[in-house]
Amino acid sequence: MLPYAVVPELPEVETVRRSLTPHLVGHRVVGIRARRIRLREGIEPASWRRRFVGVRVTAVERRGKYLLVRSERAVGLFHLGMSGRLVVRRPEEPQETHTHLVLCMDHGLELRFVDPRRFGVAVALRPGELREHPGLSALGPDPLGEGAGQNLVRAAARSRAPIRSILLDQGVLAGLGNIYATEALARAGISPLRRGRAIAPARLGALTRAIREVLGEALEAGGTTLSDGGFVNAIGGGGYFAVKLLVYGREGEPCQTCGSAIRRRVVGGRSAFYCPSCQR
DNA sequence: AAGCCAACCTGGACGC
DNA sequence: TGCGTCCAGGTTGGCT
Repeated sequence: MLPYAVVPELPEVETVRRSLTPHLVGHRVVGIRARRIRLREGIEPASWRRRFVGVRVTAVERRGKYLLVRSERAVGLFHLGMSGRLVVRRPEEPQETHTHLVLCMDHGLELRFVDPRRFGVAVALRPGELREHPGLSALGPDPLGEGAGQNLVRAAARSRAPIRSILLDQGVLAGLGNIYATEALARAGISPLRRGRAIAPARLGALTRAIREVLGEALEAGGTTLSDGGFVNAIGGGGYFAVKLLVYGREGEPCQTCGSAIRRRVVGGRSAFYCPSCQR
């Protein structure tokens, strides 16, 4: 059961950010096409038009799995959910189904937000509204940045929850999803079922390093897919398929270290995969 | 009060 | 071939 669709986690979102930057920063939005649709946070066509037509994009930023398209007057806040994609296309290219929002840029290309499963977010805010946004304001530190290890140790020390659930808590570390959390635990030799409080700080240090390692590898792989110029798919050939998955989706297969059969358990409503002998 | 779980939604995989 | 059923994921809100 390998992932049949790439669900965007930190490396994928960061790859999208990098790929969009040259197409957006310094350019003006000249038009909006949008349909009113219920996503996790619904798209309001009028608000996108009012806030974004005519503005010049100054930056594309990432916070956890959120993307921010910034200008002086307005901020477009995106979350790709499970199936969301942001792609840059020529106007004559056919629009795929489930395209909910299109930003027409002054250079003639279009930024299209596509999200079949509609777990995503695409809202036009005033810059001042950002700090009130519940999803954004609750985010913990970036796993690749300062304070990640410290925050993980602190959160784990006071939690009886399984470590996999702690890793998926965006308030502890912002940007991990099930696949990279699962793989980082495998690399660190920690069972996803182990309670946070029952893990020694030194092992949490190893876990922090494993998280950085797996995210770094995925990021590097995603980055290489950007160098081909041309028009950018939100998520190219990189992502999960470029990172060697030790356990995710490998129930019943032999562990590459010890040969034991990989197990799958549902933890917090999500599949956790692990080697019962290498991960304790 | 922390932790668990259902709900949201669609398309792909699988079984009959 | 075609239909039905199940399942994946991120996040929130409700329940205990």
